[in-house]
Amino acid sequence: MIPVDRAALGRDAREVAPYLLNKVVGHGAVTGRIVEVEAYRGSDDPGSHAYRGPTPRTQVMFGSAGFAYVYFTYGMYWCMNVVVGPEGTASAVLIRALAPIGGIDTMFERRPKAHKTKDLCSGPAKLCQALDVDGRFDGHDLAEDPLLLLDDGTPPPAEPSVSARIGLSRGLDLPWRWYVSGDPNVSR
DNA sequence: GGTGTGATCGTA
DNA sequence: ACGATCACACCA
Repeated sequence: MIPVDRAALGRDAREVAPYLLNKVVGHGAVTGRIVEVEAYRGSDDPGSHAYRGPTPRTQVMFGSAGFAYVYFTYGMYWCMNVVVGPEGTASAVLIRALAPIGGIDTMFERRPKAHKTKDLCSGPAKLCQALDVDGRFDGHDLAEDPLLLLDDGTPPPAEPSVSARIGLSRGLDLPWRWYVSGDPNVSR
């Protein structure tokens, strides 16, 4: 298990997003495999938080690839992105679902409303609860403990499923969501 | 199985 | 005012 190659993360978000399928996210011993992602770009993507230029909230998106952009939404939830692309393009990949691997008992403690394993990480805010990811990791280098983006040698799926992104009011025409076909942990 | 709605508050 | 969401109620 090694950190995901930083140079690979520096490519366009539409390449990096499907590349991140089957990579591993870990917070300490609590880990899961990425099974669903969405690509976001900056100035040309009306669905992106960065569309209208940098703000205090989005400043880490305008920084280097390989860092976490963690944002607060709907007054109660956190969601986690990997900053990708050439520096300054404000691109990111939203991690939308994980297949739980390690620390599943801890995930159930953090998500008491989950009844089955597939309820633990089948959504961007759910997986942040399960992994105890919140605003303290905004701007965190994902090659450093305790929150890591790892490559265990599993390749991305040869033919991931593709769809429009979820939960947006703008940018709905862009097919920038990728997921592992048939995985029970994929959201909704 | 599917659809509709309330919660809750930082951001712009 | 609205949101890169979730959980639960309700209907089928």
